Amino acid sequence: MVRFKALRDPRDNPLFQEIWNVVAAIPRGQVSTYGSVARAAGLPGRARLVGRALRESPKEMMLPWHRVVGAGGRIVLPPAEPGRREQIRRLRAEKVLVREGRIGRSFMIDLE
DNA sequence: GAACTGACTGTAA
DNA sequence: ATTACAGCCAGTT
Repeated sequence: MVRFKALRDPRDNPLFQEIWNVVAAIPRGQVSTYGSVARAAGLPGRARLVGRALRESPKEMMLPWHRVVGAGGRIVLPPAEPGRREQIRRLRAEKVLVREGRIGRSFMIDLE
C-alpha cells in the first residue's frame, strides 16, 4: 500500500500543532518568547522549531505569531524578512511598546 | 543519510 | 550595551 504524502503539509506535523496551540493562547497586547513557547508546548530546548512552526503556519489560521519574540524581548526575525516590519506594526497596533527592535518588559508574559 | 539551514539561546569578551 | 560564537536540533536538500 503506497502512501501519498502530497506536499509535506506542515499541518500534519504534531509538533507544529502543539506549538500553534500555545501561541494561539497568548493574549492580545502581551508577548512571549520562542523558548518559552517551546517549553509550554512540552518541547524544551526547541525554540528554533517554534520559529519554523510560525513561518509555516497557514495564513487562514490567523495565529498571533507577532506576539512571539526572541529571548529578552528582542525581535529576532531577520530584516530580510518582510515579516519583521509587519510584526512591529501589529505589536504597536496592540499598544505594545517597540523600541530599537525590543519590546517593553512589562508586556512579556511567562507561559510556564 | 550526510550536509546544510535557520522567525533561537546563553555565555563571554 | 554590542558583537561573536558555539551549541542546539528538526526540517530540508
